[in-house]
This record gives sequence, structure tokens and C-alpha cells, in this order.
Amino acid sequence: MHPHGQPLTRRQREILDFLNEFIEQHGYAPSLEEIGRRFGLSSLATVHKHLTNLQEKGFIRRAWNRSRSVELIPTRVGARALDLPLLGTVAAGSPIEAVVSSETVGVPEDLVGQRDAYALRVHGNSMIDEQIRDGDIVIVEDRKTARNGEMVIALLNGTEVTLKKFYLVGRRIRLQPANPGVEPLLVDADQVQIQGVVVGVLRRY
Amino acid sequence: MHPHGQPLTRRQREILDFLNEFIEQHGYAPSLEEIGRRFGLSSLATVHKHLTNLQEKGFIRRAWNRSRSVELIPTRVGARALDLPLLGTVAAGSPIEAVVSSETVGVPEDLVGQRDAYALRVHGNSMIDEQIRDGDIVIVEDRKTARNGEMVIALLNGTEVTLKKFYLVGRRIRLQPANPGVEPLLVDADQVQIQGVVVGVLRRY
DNA sequence: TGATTTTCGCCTTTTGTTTGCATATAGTTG
DNA sequence: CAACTATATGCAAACAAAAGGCGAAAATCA
Repeated sequence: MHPHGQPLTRRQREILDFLNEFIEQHGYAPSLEEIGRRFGLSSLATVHKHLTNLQEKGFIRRAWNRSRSVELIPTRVGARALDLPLLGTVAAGSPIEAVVSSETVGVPEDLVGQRDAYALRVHGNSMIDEQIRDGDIVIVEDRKTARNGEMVIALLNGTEVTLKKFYLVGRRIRLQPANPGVEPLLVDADQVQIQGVVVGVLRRY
Repeated sequence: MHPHGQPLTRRQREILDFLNEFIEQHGYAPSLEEIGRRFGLSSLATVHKHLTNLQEKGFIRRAWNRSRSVELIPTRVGARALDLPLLGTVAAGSPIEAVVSSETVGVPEDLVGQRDAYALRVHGNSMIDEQIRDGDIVIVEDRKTARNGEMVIALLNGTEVTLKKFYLVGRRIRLQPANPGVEPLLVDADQVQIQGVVVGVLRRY
């Protein structure tokens, strides 16, 4: 459970939580006074002692006598991650907005196979019935073919790009929206081009 | 979160942010005077010292005595993934089944801070209203404290472990289930222990 | 030459460190 | 159990060093 050394006391845990939160928010560490104020401690010596304890237990690191120099010691890094390009935004029914920026998203490598893949940010709640919400990132495997039930990025008539579920019905293709209120599309196979298949979803809170 | 060397102070962070923003907008770096004007500094020596500090900490690079020569050192070297332990299965209302197996899950490092975290597999569809479905993996940051609206792993009376949304109401804590049909729990603060906060969701198709 | 950057003292504010003392609590041992 | 020990937690004050700041002069670049 704890990749670090010894277990923490309640107080130490609270302080560590605060450090984590503060650094996350501000981009720099709190001063001893700020820590003390947060916990109602009137003496900086107390805070200093706590930090020393956290350091000895291996949870933080400090430079000597340096302002705001506490650093959290990161958890072990093990697996590799792929840096997939974040190609744009997609919402059911509207075309992908291509993003010029070279934004990338770190993705665990076992989420995507050997093939090429990219990421799209989901816009709107139209896929909510597939448990995909606004802001989520979908991992798309770059494939031209799909199997029944897979969620695909489909290009219709060379213009419209949508995110729908894929079903092959005879010689036709049914594209089922995630939203049950919207009618499914039934089109000829040569009018739709599969751009990719959704293989994963990533959400951060 | 900081792939660079040493941590920054507040002022240094502000100046670095400004550099970042300025270069982004103009395509070239600001002069010392422009930096000083932005922060109300009347002496360029002050600005120069700040830049020197930022350089020593490895955040910027400068050419000697050349105008507007500050360059930002790219912040992310490469995407890594943490190998988080898959500690067990959780379903709202039922305790976590601890899994002894040393299964791990690759998680993009920017999904979790630098703090301890672990993963839980979600069982059942009781969290479906939070767009979390059966089989999803939630990333849990190991924290003892939570803020309102966060989804937490809560230990009740030392026995029952549930996944609920956290709200602090006066001296009490309201634990709101994801399923709207289930009544929220209102308990004293000392009867509930936060085991962690959900910071991300991972799904593969 | 003009616009910038560097360097040099000197100052104030912020921040971390240390020392001394006190209480609570948990674990250990006679 | 009582006594002992170690650790965690806390306060207050004194101290030292880093960070932040100033103005002016020197050095460079274009």
C-alpha cells in the first residue's frame, strides 16, 4: 500500500495531504508559517518537527535552509506510457475540430495494442448513456474496420464525423448514437468510412 | 509534477509563469525592463537575480549578455506511467474485497499527483450515475482528507467500506451515493474515515 | 550611440533552524 | 500494575540565512 518506508501518524498524514494539495494548486511549496496556520499551530518549531519526521520516514525531501523547498518523493515508476497525440475534440453529430497544437496525452501502453492510436477529447454529454461524460478523453485505435458493437469514429459522406456504435446489418451499416433519443442511422456500406475504434476512456477529476 | 531540479518559491513561480505567457504570446522573450514593469520592480538587478535563480534551478536557459534570450526548458521529458497496485474490488455498499495478488495497473502519471495511489476495480453498476460502469478501474489517491464533492473511499465504523461523494455539513459528513435512489448517509465526522479520493477512471473496451 | 544586460554594495522581509520546555500516548519491562 | 522509555505533538523566543528588493555604475551587444 505504501511504497514508502514507515507508516504515518494521523497528524503526519494530514500534513502530507496538505502539502500535496498545496503544491498541486500553487506550483510551489507552502512555508512553515502557512502550514502552521492551516493546522492552527502557533509555533513553527512544531511544523518543522513534523517535516523532519516526514523526511525521515521518506515521504518528502528538503533542501537545507531553503525557502519552500519541500518536495514530495514520487512513487515508483514502473510501466511505460505512450504519448498519444490529442488530435482534437469530438461530439456526436458534429465534426472533429482539429487542433493544431501538439498536445499529447500520456496513456498506459496496455490500453492500446501495437497499432497506431490517437486521443480525442469528448465535448458535450451526448455520449452519457455510454458512460462517457464531457471532458473525458477517448483512446482511438486507427483502424478501417470494426466489429459489431464497437464504438467507432465514423466519417459520413466525406464530411461529417461522429462517434457512434457500429453494427453491420446485411449490406448496410447501422450507426447507433449513444443517446437513445436520437434515431440510429442506416446507410450503405460505401457511404461510411471508419476512422478508428474507441479502445479506452480516460477521466480525471 | 516537477521534472526539473529544485522547487520554486512563490515569486519565482510567478515570474516563470509570466515568461511562459509572454513567450507564448509574442514569440520572443521579454526584456528585463518589461519583466520588472510587470511586477512593479524598479531595479533591473532584482529581475536579473530572479532569472539567475530560475536558471540555477534548471527552469530557463540564457545566452550571455544577449537581449531577450531567455528560453524555457521543456517541462516534460517524456510520458511515464506509474504501476499502481490493483488492491481489490469495490462496489457501493459492500466492503472492498482485498486481493492478495500483486496485480498492477499502468496509469499515466499526470492522472495522479506524486502521492501514493492505488487502483480498484469497480463491481456492479451502482455508480452508473457517475458514469462509472462495471469493470471500470478507479484510481484512488491515498488521502485522509477530502473536499466537498469529491468521490471518496470511506470506511464506516471500522467495518463497511463504500464509494460515495463527500460533503462536509457543519460537524457532520454527508455521504452521497452515486445512485439517486439510495438515501444519503449523514454521520458524525469521527465515525467515518477517508481511505482515499478518486482522482481518475480508466476503461478499456 | 542607444538599448540591454551584468555586476556591485547595501538594505528589508521572509523563512527555516535551533534550543528549551511541556504534555499525551503507546509500547516495554520489572 | 507501575515505572520507564521513546515518540509524537505542542509552545515561545532567539537566531541565521535565503529571498526579495534598491540604485548606480560597468560592461556588452547591435
